[in-house]
Amino acid sequence: MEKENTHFGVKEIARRANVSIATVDRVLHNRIGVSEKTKKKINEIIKELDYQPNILASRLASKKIITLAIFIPRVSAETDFWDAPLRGVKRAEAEIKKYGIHIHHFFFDLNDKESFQKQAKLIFEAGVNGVLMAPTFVDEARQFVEACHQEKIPVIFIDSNVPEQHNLSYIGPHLFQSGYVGAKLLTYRMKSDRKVLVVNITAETDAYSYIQIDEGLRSYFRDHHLKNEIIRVDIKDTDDLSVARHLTEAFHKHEEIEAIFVTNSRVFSVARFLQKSTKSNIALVGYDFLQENIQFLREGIIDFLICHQPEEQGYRGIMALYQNLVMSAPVEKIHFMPIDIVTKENEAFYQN
Amino acid sequence: MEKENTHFGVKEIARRANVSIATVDRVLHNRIGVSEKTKKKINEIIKELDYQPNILASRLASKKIITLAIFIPRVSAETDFWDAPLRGVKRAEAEIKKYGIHIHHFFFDLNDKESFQKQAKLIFEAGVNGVLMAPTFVDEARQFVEACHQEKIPVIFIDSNVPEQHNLSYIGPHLFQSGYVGAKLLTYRMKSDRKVLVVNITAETDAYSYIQIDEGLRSYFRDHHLKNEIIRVDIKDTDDLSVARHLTEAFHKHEEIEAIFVTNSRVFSVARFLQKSTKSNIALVGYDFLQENIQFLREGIIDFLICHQPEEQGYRGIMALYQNLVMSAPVEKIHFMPIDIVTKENEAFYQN
DNA sequence: CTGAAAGCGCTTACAG
DNA sequence: CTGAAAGCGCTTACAG
Repeated sequence: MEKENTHFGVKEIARRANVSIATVDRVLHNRIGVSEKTKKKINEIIKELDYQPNILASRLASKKIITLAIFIPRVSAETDFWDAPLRGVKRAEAEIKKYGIHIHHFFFDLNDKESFQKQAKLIFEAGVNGVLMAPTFVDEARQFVEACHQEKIPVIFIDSNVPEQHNLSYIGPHLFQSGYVGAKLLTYRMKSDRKVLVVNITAETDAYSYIQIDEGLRSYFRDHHLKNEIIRVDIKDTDDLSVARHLTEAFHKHEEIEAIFVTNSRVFSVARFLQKSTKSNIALVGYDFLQENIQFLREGIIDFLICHQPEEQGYRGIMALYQNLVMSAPVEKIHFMPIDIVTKENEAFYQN
Repeated sequence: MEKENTHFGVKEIARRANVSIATVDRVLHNRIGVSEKTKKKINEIIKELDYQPNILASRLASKKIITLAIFIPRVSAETDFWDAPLRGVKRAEAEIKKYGIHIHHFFFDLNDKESFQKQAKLIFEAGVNGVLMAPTFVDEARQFVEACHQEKIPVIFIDSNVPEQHNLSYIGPHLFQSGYVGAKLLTYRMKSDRKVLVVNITAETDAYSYIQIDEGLRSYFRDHHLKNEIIRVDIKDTDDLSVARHLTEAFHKHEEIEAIFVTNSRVFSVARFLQKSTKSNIALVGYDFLQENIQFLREGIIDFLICHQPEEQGYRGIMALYQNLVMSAPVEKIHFMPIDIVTKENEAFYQN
């Protein structure tokens, strides 16, 4: 069987317009040096034929390489959460690098705002064509996106969003709703009147995203007329010792704590504390499919993990930039990831 | 910036082997008409250079079109479950049809074994290059796969598996574990000693897959030393009336039923019954992200839906065939899908 | 402002 | 058993 030839190409357009294919190419890519008249004629024919460019041929012939930047926190000894998006990025890279797409990696330190700004500057100097980033430091991210926007460099956010910016897209969780789901999961093991502890372990002070999670959680309790007292503990020093100290204090003050919700992936740190202090009957819910978390999930110390497919976020982010830059494909401004519920029973088949 | 040229192509291989690129091409595709000696030499160079073919160029130059068959149940008035895999197939098709991949659709009737065999015959006569299918009728599927295997036509199963066949791959749930997860979800709302009703609504008599789900469910109760009596009802006539009749009977016989598990997507049918008979305090868990099921989930009549991303199964199945046929990429024999837990709270963001 | 020609890395008849 | 040449549908210098 042979390929049928229902699709028209540049050659046919050129023939109908009585011009050369070079001129058609110029119009196709909005390059200068074509008279308005020919341009108009060619555009009409393009529309008439519903011309679809052959990306295969285009990428094959093109000598241009497209450079993308991935700009996320460095994997640290404390948490390797950001390894997942990176895996997704690499998976995307493997698929498209033959087609002239290169990806440069830029990492910043979650505990160091300056490292973010330094890397942001480097990205700018590198002259990339698009950026996939985690807007962890909100104000700095805003500035960076604005600068990119001036240069017409598309930027996609993952993991958390900064609304009302000139970013091409956001790919990540609906944080409010994810807190809402977390609250539901918490309640499965709870008696009606005991206290709930919300633990927020992060050096970040803006903490824009944690507020949304917290609000989602509280909304659930309100919507269901649950009267449990909700206590909040903020822990700025993210090491185990500091976490243990804060938790010990909280348990001293509040005897009736029977459920803990950790607002990010550092739930393993709380699990370690619970394991050591042999507090067994406490419901524990947190975020993210990290190796350490899974271990505690298996042991029954963590009850549920909420996950937002970080690997997929990285993969989709790169692919969206690629589609947008190479094929001028439209990209939806917000793409919410599923709110996945991972338990001991289904973790084996979870696809990060 | 220009593409760098680190990758070697057929030209370089030909140069090093002192042959023409046509001969290299012959070796690359295991075509006949090359002396053992040249073949060996070329293969050595291919290995040495770690040659990676440029699929872009390959598909562009090739005149061959590849035809795939999708072979699944027809969407019926009773259930539109199979629309999801079909959407995935169409999404894959949209991505790869420009590259000479065509997909033919073959549907059979879930209540009619003969329709399966008739379509199977048609697929064979159509001379397709690969098949993505649901092996709903186990024995017939076995025969079909064997026949395809003789003709070296790769076959991929989705949704349910038939083990030990000559299929290229299975992409779908681990049914035992999915029943196990279902049991866990059931127990959230249960008092300790009441009865559990397992409802199996299907015209299919082999019911190979339902057995595995059932076993998973019972295992959970055993593993957790739960003494609840588990009653099983099989309903061959899949209409609402028949379902209502069987359930009424079950509730008469067993007063203490407080949880129902439906082994497939027809949980909406049970939900309708519960809604009408105003039995409110019964936990209900079933399968699949159908519009009707979601409605009952929102209303709180269904507590949980277990889902296996049927759309993704269709998409991946086609892409795996494509990778295998076009780039001779290896395909894993079994790919288990995640066991997703969908609730009222997270359904809005679920990606089928 | 426009066109002729070479080339991207393959595949495919065709000729020998 | 092997090779020279055309061509897939584009892009890219280069020349005018």
